[in-house]
Amino acid sequence: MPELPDVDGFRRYFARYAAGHHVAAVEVADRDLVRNTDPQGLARRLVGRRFSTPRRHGKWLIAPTGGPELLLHFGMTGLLVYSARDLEPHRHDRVTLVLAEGRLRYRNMRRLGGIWVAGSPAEREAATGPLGPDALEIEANEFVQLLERRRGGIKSALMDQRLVAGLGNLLSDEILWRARIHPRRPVARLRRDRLERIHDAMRQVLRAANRHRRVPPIAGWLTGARNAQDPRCPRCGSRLRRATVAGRTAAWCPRCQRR
DNA sequence: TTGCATGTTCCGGA
DNA sequence: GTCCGGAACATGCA
Repeated sequence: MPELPDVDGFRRYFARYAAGHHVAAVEVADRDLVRNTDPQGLARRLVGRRFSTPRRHGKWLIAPTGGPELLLHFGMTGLLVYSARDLEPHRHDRVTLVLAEGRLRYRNMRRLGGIWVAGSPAEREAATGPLGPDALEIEANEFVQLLERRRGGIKSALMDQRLVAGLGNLLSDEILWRARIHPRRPVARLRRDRLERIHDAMRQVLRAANRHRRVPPIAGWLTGARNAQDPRCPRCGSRLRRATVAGRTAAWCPRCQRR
């Protein structure tokens, strides 16, 4: 699931159910998903703490407590599930935050991603690795400046979390489709006005996707067309192309997005 | 059984 | 130093 809009949904979900609440206990069903400490260490650092307002940077959810921060990454299949009562856990519930009023579960089928605790910005950066500015926050000028130094293809640049944080495979394709730029287009051959157009498309796509808490697979979106039996461009009706670009399956319209 | 899936990381090579 | 592709990680589904 998770790209930026999904994680932003989790941020709001966390804010609703966990912010302002004290941690009574932490239950770890899969200790491998607690990445930089063990279950005892996680409990020792969190129990008794109270979560304040969470924030998001790229695909990371950061939950401060006044003491250490809890860092969550959702990989490709992670999500949060709250329940007021102690229901039977789902088989993919890896870590449960037991709050005084209910339980917030970190569920993750494929076990990519995980949970970290950080007591300082240095510890946080050790977990997240270098991250560029958040894709929803970055202004056009800075976006253009970052890309102007970049070689290689545009799709690979958009997906690089060190450059801009938050974009994954579906979002990158959606943005490039909306901006009418071929995913393999070398960044060096994109003029400033084209980069600005990509930035604009990025903002529009992210704002709309955030309202859906996902990249919506609906009419008028590439994501709503790319997995059809006979995938067609929602704008011009051309047959969509599929190929591996920057290590992932890209979808684009050969008519709207010329090389 | 095989290929593919919205994540990141690491390695080798250009 | 940059960038890319491929493999690895892990699990389930078509």
